Amino acid sequence: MTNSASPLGALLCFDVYAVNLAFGRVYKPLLEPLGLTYPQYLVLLTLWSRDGQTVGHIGAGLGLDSSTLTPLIKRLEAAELVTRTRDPQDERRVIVSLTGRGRNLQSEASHVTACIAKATGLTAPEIVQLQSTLAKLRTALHDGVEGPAPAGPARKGPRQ
Amino acid sequence: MTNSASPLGALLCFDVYAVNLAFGRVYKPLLEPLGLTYPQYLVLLTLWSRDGQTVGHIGAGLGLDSSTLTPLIKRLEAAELVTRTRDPQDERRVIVSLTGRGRNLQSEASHVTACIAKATGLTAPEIVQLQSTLAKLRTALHDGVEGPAPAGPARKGPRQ
DNA sequence: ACCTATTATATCGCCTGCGATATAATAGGT
DNA sequence: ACCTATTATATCGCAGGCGATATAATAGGT
Repeated sequence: MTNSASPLGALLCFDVYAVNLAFGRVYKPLLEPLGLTYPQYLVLLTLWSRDGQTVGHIGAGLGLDSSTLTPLIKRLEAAELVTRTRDPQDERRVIVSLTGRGRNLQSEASHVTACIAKATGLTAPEIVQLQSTLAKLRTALHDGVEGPAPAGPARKGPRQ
Repeated sequence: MTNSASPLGALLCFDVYAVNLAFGRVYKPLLEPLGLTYPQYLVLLTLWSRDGQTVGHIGAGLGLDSSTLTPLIKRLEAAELVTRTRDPQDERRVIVSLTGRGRNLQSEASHVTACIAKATGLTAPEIVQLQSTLAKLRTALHDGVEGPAPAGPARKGPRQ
C-alpha cells in the first residue's frame, strides 16, 4: 500500500476522467457523419430539450463559461444549426435558437442516443442510480468550491 | 417529457461530462500552488503508484494518446518533476521516472486528496459503489468501440 | 540478410476548457 | 441625470484531447 492515504477520492476523479473521455470516443464516430463534435452535441441536446436559451443558461447546465461557449456556438452558427440574437429585453444576453436544420438534426441523431444507451452496458436501474449519485456529487463539488451556500440559491455555473 | 426517446444514455454522458469539469475546478486551486494542472496531477498520481512507466502504459491507465501525453510529460520534465529516458531493451519506448522533486511532491499533495474526499460529499460506501459502476461503464464503452473482444485481452487505451 | 508489418512515440492542426481581461448593458444609490 | 457596481458576453493565451500523419525501432516471414 504505497498510497493508503489517498484511496477513494483520488481514484474517483480518475474514473470520472477516464469515463468521460471514453464517452467522447464512443460518440465521435457517431457524431462525425452529422458534422458535430461531442461538446457541440451536448449543446444541441440542451437546445433540443428547450429552445431559445441564453449563452449563460446553456453554460450553467453544462458547467461551461462564455469563453468556451461563445466560439463553440459560433461554429454551430457557421454550420447554420443555430442563430444568435440579442435579447431585446436585455441587450447583454444572447439568445441561441435552433434553425430548421438544427431541429431536423435531432431526429437524425436519435439513433445515436440509442447506440450509446446500448454501449453503456448498464441496466436501466444502474443508470438511474449512477445519475443520482453523479448529480449529488456534482452539487457537492460545486458547494465545496463556492461554499455550502448558507442561504439563498447556490451559484450553479462557473463565474455566474 | 419532450425527449422521451433519449432519456437515459444521453443524460448520463451529460452528468459525467459536468462532474468531470467540476472535479477539475475543485482541484485547480489546490494544485495551483504546486504548479500543476489537473491532467498533470493525474499523470503524477499514476507515477506515484508505480514509478518508471512508459508513455503508453500511462496513457492506457488514463485513456490518453501519446499526442496528448508527450507534450504534457515534456512540461513535467521542464518542471523537473520527471525524466524521460529511452528503454535500453526497446528503444521505441520512453520510460517516465520521477525525480526527487517529483517524489517529494507526493507528500505536499497529500492534503489535496484529503480535501477532495471531503468535497465529494459522498460516504465511503457510495464512493466504492460509484467507482465500481464507473469501472464497469468504462469497460463497456471501450468494448462498444473496439468490439466485445471475442477472445484474448481487450485493447485498453486508444490506439494501443 | 532483406523486406514488410507492426509498434511506440512524436508532430501538427483543430476544437475544447479556463483564467484574465475587455466591452457593453443594466441596476442601484445619490 | 450621474456615477459606480454588477451582469452577460466576447477576446486572448495557454494547456489539454484527438485524428492524421511521420519517424524510428522491433518482429516476422522469406
